[in-house]
Amino acid sequence: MAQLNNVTPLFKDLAKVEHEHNIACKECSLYRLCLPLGLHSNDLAQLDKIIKRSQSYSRGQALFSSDTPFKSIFVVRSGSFKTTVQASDGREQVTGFYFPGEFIGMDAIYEQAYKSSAKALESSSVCELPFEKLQEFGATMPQLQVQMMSRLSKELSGDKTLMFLLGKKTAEEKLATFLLSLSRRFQDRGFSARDFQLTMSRGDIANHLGLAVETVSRMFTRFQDEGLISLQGKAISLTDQDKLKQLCG
Amino acid sequence: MAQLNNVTPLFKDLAKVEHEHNIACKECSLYRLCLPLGLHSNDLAQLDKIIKRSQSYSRGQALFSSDTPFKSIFVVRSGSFKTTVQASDGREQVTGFYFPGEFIGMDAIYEQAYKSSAKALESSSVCELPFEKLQEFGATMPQLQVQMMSRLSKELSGDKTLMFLLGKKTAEEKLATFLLSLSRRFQDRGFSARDFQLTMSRGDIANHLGLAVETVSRMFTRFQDEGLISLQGKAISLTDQDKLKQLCG
DNA sequence: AACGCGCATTGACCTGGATCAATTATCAGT
DNA sequence: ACTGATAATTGATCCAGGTCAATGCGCGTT
Repeated sequence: MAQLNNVTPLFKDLAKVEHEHNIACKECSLYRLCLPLGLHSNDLAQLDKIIKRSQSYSRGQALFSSDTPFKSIFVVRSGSFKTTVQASDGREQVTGFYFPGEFIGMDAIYEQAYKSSAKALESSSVCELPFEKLQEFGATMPQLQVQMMSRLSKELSGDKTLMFLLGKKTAEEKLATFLLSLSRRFQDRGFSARDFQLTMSRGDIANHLGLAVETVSRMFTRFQDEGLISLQGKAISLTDQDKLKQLCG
Repeated sequence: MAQLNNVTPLFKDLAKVEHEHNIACKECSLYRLCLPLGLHSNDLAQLDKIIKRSQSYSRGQALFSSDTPFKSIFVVRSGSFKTTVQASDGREQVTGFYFPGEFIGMDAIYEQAYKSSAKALESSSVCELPFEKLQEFGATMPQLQVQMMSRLSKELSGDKTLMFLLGKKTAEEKLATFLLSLSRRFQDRGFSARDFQLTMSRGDIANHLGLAVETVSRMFTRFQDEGLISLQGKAISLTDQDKLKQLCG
């Protein structure tokens, strides 16, 4: 696991990465964040063969929805996605945002059916992992199973944190927490923790945090007035991360 | 998997089950709901050996908390538990209630540390599964890994549903949904879907649903006035399940 | 450059559920 | 059976954040 200490810039050239659809796992800039971490190189080569590296999805396009038959889980390769669950009356909840190296669709394993849907927030691409094959491989690659469980557990843990946020935090705390969560994830991917793009709409943010769009908008202007952030359109800059951290509770 | 079709009463004698701490998995009344489902009998025998069948926990006693070193995941054997996450300022969120056959502690796998804590709601007992051993066994029992992933995924899926509840539902919808969720789980365990005990306090319910105790109390009295439920203390009876279902949204 | 459209902001007002406060049950321990 | 502590109910009031409405902005299209 020496790679973990060997932190290098992940995206020397984002545009280049976006077009290298058929790059092998071991050459992939996301390797450090991704499923194959810890696999032996011959196992990795096998895994490589079953991964379908998809063409890109454009803004708003669905990766899957609740009526898509379950076959695969996905890893974001470039861009970003949102997942939602919806009730029969049309209400929907944005359950998460997903960035490169993050997994989508793991909640479908149990029922062997997607009960949520996933949409691209911008021009994005994914690696598709056929679940049945993944299961087969698991029998001979215990390390792969460990990685999968670890991923599942990580998401579970994140969901508990979100439940706390939804159930107990104020609008101010929710938004501060959200911004710092994005920041941390961008940083993990070799981007700036301070300046980044909000690829999702205000509406998506509000929905995800259990707030109204207007509240998010007002809170953004307040954070700006107080010098915590600077915002133009979708570009945000966290100008006072320490104070933001204090607001999280 | 013929067992799935062979539904028999699970708890002929609850008191008896509670005291049979060392009953083997294949004799256990929870077998149908539990991890070993689908394992070959010699694998099962092996698994049996590593399971620690604990003495019982009394009301309020902690199964683990965030400072307990992570070693095991747990399956409820009898009774019930709640799990909570808490912030440094003392606020806490009840993230779930757990009944016989349900797993506790899976969100700790990723960080190899419990970030939540679990407390018994009544006199209860668990089966303790040492995680390291479970990993070892996984290498030779792919079916066990499948079961584990399936469990993790199930909880993930439930969490998404809860996020919707917390983010989008009204107090009325929250409570109706909660009661029916309990009802369904009791039914799965061979108990009445109509009459059961609320082993958790009103405070726990309120906290879990992102409400104030007073709101839960008022809603309970309203549901009673409208003839949807009948409540005395912790004993509840869902007298109009259909109408409750309509209230869920 | 003018148009159209969805997204975002801002203001005014309203309300579901929180908070505060006061009883009243429940129940565990002696 | 008594008793103190804790949990639950009920009522009165308040407010964070939702809803409604109007306007403004950015951006892709022709």
